[in-house]
Amino acid sequence: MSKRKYIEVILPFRLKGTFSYAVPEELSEKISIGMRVLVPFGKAHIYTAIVKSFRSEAPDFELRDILELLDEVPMISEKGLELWAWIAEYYMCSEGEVFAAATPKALNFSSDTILKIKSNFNLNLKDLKSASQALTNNLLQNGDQKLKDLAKLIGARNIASGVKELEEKGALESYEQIHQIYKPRTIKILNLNFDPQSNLDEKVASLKGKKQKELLEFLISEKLDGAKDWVLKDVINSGYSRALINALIKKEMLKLEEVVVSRLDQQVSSSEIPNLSTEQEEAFSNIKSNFDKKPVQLLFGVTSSGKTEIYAQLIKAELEKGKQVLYLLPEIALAGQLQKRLQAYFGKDMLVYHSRMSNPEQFETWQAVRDQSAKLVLGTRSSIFLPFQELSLIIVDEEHDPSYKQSDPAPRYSARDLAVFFSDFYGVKTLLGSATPSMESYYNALRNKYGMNVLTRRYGDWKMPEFIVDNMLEAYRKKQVKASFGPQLYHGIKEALEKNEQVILFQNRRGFSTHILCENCGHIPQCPNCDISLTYHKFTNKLSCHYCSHSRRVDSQCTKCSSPRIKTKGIGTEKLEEELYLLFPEAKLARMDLDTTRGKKAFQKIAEKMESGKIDILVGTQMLTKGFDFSNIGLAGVINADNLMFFPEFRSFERSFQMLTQVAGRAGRKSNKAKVVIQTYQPDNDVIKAVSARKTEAFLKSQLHERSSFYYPPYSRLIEVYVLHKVKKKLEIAAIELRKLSTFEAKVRLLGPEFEEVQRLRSFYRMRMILKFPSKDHSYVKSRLHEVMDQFSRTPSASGIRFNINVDPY
DNA sequence: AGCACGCCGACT
DNA sequence: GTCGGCGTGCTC
Repeated sequence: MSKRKYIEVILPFRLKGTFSYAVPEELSEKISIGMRVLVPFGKAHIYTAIVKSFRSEAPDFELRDILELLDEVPMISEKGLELWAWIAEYYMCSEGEVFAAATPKALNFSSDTILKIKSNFNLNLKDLKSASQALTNNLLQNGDQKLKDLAKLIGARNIASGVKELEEKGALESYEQIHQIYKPRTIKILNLNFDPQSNLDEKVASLKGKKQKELLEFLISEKLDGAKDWVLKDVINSGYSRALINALIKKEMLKLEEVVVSRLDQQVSSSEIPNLSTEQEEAFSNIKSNFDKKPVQLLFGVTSSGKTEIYAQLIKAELEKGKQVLYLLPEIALAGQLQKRLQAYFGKDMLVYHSRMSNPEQFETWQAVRDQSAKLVLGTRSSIFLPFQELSLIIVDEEHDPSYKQSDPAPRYSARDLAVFFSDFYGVKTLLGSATPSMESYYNALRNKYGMNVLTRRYGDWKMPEFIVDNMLEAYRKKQVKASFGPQLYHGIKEALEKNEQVILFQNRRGFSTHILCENCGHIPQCPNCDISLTYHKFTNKLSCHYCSHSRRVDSQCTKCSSPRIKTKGIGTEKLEEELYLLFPEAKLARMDLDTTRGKKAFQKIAEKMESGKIDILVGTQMLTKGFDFSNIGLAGVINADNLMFFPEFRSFERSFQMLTQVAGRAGRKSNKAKVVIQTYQPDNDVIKAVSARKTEAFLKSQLHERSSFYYPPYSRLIEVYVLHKVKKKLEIAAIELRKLSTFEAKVRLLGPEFEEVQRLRSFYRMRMILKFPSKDHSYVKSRLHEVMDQFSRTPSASGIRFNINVDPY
């Protein structure tokens, strides 16, 4: 007889520690660490949890039983659980939050409470409280409902009292319904139910219906021509009704079966990886041999130096050894061309993974990675958690990109840093690639922690573009500015249009104007939830907040003084588009920013239009700078480089350098006289100079010097502690208290807590405290920080305070 | 996460 | 005096 088992499980929330459950005897033989279980938690709900460990004894309180064992094979290995624990510890969050982030939703579902009026219901509505009446009416009218939907409709409090009364009177029952159960996609397949070679005529002749005869003859002839079977839908679409087909099925002449099909977009490989150029070949073999010395390699190659083909060759080499490869990139929407190329090379071995895929798609990809039918995954940061069995290489393309860091919900992890960690943890090779490496990676390469590989020439000898810096201050003084365009940019655009070349213009603000202003009283409409002015969007005629989702109609007159004298201020992409329309009425314009690329295929459509030359001038935000490769761009323009460079963050120069270099990289791929025009009020700024002189390494080195003197990463580590409260005054008091308690050893430097640039965000006031410390003291600082927060939580000022912690912010 | 409890202000 | 708001603490 098997002994009763007790387990510790991880629940997918922000909860410290694990929870214990008892395992019913019939499951105790089958259960093991890493399997998923369904457990009741809290009042009624059911959640998916992961078995983390067994416990030998029951605690001194009654344990609840697990409800179900969901896996026959562990969903995650013990090594994987070890990784989750490491991430939770390192990024200061719960293992549950890691669990939630690391698994597709389809693997990690919960239940809803459904309310149902009992069939023997015979109460007099008038005898009930009003809340119960509302509840009963709704349930009688609409049938069984989810508790949470009703709560939204009637109000949480009403629901609670209504449910209570009705349950007491025996008129209501509730049950838990588990949602998001994964269902494989199926299609219906039609086939002949007899051998088409034998007694054909007899079969057909036995049919009376003319249409039936026609269909059967048609199918038989197709079969004899080699058709295997038919998708039911196709047969219906070709003009034979379902009723007709059903009739033949009933006569047992046709048969219908349901077949499970994949939802995944697996392509057939269609081309070979092109031969590498001499320089590429050299880089390729260098990287390969460098990997024998160091598991992390940096590939530092100018834009369009042909990194993709090098990656492809490296991937091919791993796949031939039966290994798996993960190719990380910042955003999948921007990877159209890359995806097509890799799919052409690797075909069905390759899958794509990102968080915007549907739940079942994510799940099927997860499965394919686990059973190794997917060898190569092209994915965004969350794919770092896929269950690879034979992973041997991770490529982190555009490794400097901030999208690799998850900043909003915990775990605030960096997929790039985890990829580096994996080199040690899983013994994989990690290749970091960029034309503008992050300071951290460059520094690590300089001090030989990573290997360094450099590509200095553009592939196929494409020329570097000509850089022009337009001093806007001077241009204004000489009255040479038309709308947002200085003389260089204006003439550049004109020239490019005349030569039939395309133009891309980069402006880091979407919307029409940054804000609107009443010229009478000076009032600027603000977001009610955030400390920020609302952005005017002309196309939708709305004012919207770019920090929260608030949006409202534009007032025709000032809300303060009722004056109609309202002016738009500051330039967004929308305004730019309008200015271009007035200046270059002949040109075909398009805009690419969050507003125009919301839809699933919007980005692809713009890219296709660009490719086929249906766009002359493309205006856009950040998106333009990422992986947008076209062959006919004669001019890349930056409307205002200054608002990139001057924001109060130690990384602002690094970021603006990266952005400007990437914009510039979009220009002049085939045409040899491509131009890059950067408009600025500070032409002598180091960033501008370094970008236009293409002195990337010199820039990185000078920045390293700066970082070193101000003790910023990579010379120190940072932890940001965000302190939040709805009431400004209470936050200020708490901040003083927190600062008082924050005593650390001298090697830790403290900044703040100070108000953020945007003081209030989504109706919370926010202050930030920064801890700067030597890398080796990471664990000391974290354990001390835990103590400080513990201590703080016991003070009166802690009431209503929320903390968000961001380790290694970037 | 989601729920119950308990404390405050504004109304039948 | 009660309803409803939200902050706090707990869930194996």
